[in-house]
Amino acid sequence: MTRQRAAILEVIRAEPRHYTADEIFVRAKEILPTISRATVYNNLNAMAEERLIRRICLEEADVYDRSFEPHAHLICDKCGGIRDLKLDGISALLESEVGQTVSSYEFKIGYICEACRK
Amino acid sequence: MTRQRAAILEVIRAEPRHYTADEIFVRAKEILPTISRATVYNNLNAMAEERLIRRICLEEADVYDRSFEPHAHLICDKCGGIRDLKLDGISALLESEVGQTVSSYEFKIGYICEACRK
DNA sequence: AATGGAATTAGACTGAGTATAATATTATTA
DNA sequence: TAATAATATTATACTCAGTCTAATTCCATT
Repeated sequence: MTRQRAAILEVIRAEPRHYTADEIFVRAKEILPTISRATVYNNLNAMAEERLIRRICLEEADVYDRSFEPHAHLICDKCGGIRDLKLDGISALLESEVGQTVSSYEFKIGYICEACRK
Repeated sequence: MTRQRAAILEVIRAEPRHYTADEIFVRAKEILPTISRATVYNNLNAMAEERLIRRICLEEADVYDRSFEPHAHLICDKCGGIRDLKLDGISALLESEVGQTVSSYEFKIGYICEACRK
C-alpha cells in the first residue's frame, strides 16, 4: 500500500458519495500535492481489478464506489444523483436464472429522487 | 423517419449482436454512402431518448440494443461478448424494493461464456 | 415555386482515459 | 550498509469516442 493509494482510498471513503477519477485526483492532491493524474487512474483501475472498489460507468464519466460489496444504484433521471440500494434476493434470482457462476454485476436503476420530485 | 434513421435502424436490427456507434456508422455507410458520423450519433441519442433502442455503456465504447424492452445483459469477462437475458420477476422485485416508479434499468452481469469456458 | 423548419453533413473540437519514458521508491540480496 | 532488481510514481504526450458548429440539403406547406 503506497502513500498514493492510501490517499486515493482515503478520498473515496471520506464520504458516501461517488467521485469521478478527476474529482479523486483533485482531492488526493490536497493530501499528497505531488500525486499524478496517471497514478490516480492506475490505482483506480488496479483496485477495481482487485475488487477493492467498484467502477460505475455513467454517461459523462465513470465514478467509483467505496467498496465492491454487491448492490444496485438508483440514478436520478433529473439530477444524476446516485443512491446505493441493497437488493435482497437478487443473488438467488441471478443464480437460478443465469444457471452459472456470476462473477459480479452492475445494476443501474433509473428513477426520480425525492428532491427532484418536489 | 428519414432515410438516415431507417438505415441506422436497419443496421441495428439486421443481427442480434450489439454494435458500437462507429460500427453502425461504417455499416450504415454501405447503405447510404453519404451518411455522416454526426448523424449516426444524433440519431442513436435521439432514439435512445425516445426509448426506441437502448444504450449499453461498456468499458471501451457504448453499444446499442435493437429494442428498449427491459432485459439484462450477460457480459463475458474474457471475450466481452454480450448475451441478452430476460429476467422474470425482476420488475416485481424492483417495484417492491425501490418503492417508487422505476423509469428504466441497465443490468450488466459478469460471467464466463460457454465458448470461453472450454 | 417560394418559404420555413428540421435533419444532415463535414470537420473542428473536447476531454476522459491511456501510453510512455524517465525518475523515484521499495524490497532483496550479499 | 551498499549494490541490484523490481515495482510504483510522475509528467506529459497522445488517442479516440463522442460533441459542437456552421453551412447545406431535404421536405412539408402554402
